[in-house]
Amino acid sequence: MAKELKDLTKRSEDYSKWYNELVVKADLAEQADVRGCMVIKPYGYAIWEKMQRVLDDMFKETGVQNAYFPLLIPKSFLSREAEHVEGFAKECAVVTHYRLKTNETHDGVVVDPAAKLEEELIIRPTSETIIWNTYKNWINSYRDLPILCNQWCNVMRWEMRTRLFLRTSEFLWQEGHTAHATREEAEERAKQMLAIYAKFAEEYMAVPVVQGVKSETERFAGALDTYTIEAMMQDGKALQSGTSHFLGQNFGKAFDVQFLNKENKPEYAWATSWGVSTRLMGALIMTHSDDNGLVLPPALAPIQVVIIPIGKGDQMAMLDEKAAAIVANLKKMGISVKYDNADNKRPGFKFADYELKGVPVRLVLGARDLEQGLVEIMRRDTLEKESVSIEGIEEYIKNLLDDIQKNIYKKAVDYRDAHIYECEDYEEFKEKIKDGGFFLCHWDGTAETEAKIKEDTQATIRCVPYMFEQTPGVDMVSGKPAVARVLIARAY
RNA sequence: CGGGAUGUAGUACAGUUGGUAGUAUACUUGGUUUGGGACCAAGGGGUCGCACGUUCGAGUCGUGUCAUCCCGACCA
Repeated sequence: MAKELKDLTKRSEDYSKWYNELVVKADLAEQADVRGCMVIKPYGYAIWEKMQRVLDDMFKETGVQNAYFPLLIPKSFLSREAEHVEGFAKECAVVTHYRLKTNETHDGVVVDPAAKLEEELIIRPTSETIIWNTYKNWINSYRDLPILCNQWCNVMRWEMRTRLFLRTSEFLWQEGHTAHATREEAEERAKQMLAIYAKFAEEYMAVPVVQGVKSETERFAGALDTYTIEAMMQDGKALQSGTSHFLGQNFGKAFDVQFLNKENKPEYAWATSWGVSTRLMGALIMTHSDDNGLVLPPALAPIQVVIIPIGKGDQMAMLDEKAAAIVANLKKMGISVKYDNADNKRPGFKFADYELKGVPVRLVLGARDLEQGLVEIMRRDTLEKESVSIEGIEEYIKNLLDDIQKNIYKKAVDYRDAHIYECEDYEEFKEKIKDGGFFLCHWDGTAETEAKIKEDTQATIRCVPYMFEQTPGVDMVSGKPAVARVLIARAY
């Protein structure tokens, strides 16, 4: 299978095909029969579950609670906030009827025209509207605030073009929605959640990100400010991996959510929303994978260590026994381990298969090596093999897992930093961006400049980054003065 | 919505001037194997996207239709 994968690994030629093949071959997900939707397979879902668990804990540490709101949103809710409806109207799935009936020839079903809904329902593309409609009932006084809710759910956006994990019609995500008594508190929360996303991306996914603020045209529909983390994929393109929005009082006003403040004066509630989706898995795959398949960071790998025995029939019982001891010890240390002694697959197949699945560490228990008290250990990130003593192997593995986590992060940082350029000249920019990368350029802040760059190069302003020292300069397109540099890249 | 292409086995694809449907892989069974994706043998699986037409005869030709993919547009 991975032989076919290797044929596709001229990544610069067709990175997206390589990516799609990898996702399918590594048994993560597949295209569903329903157009644009995906099936997440058990192995892929295990990664998502682990991400969920970690993120959920991080949210809860900041006081966020989980809740759940309806899938279906009355159409009228969506039109309350003008910009919001404009942003999402084109990609909404609409429920118009509530019943089917058998057709005249009795060999199928048709929509029952008598069951037309008076008001159509929208399958949520995001839940701001229905949640703020609910918050109206929850909020009367400044004492009711803040409300810090998160929900894990699916959403539906009828995208024109889809790609597994990166942009599917239906996807899984978490969406946090908070309500605050003051502007400052809400802005603070929006930034705080972005920082959590960045921490998660870097410490767990080992994906370095650039944090920043979106330009007005790229901003979330209905937001005053959209904060974003942008990651660089191995082909130099940017992937927006998480966003946090400061929504001002837009939704408070649209849904009439007023409270009495300490001065006994009515005031509209301040809002934030923030989310990350299964797209993070796309980021994970596209950041680390190599020509042998996935490379998963130990912190998120469903299987951290795989043990494969090799021996003749009569040696297997002894190998099973040796392995059982190691498995027990590793489990005690909180390391997830799989012992694969299936005899219907040859070792070579297993090696290739677990590499394809990105298992960070592989241990080979060979009867031959074992006579000398040795085992072969391979790390997935570098594919380096080593023979080490079976004594203390558990501690060795633990350290190796930490090392792999650090190493793949460093590798990703190095790659990204080597592909960030400062650029002052538009002609040079147009030429260089063909090869991908992040470009830090001065921007005059106008939508015209932004549009011209997009038209000429397909690249967009990803964000105004926080993390770089900013100095004023001259916009390379218009020649007008510019306050700061922005991050420009082609994006997924 | 504009431009281009493709619909044939689970998947990926051949199929010549029209003559009863093929290859690879996957699957099943048996045997030999097992330190880097095994080999041999046998077997199962198809209303050739759908409809109509031309023809003695259509996977192949014609018309229509549906679906999918790619490039644009669109897209957090």
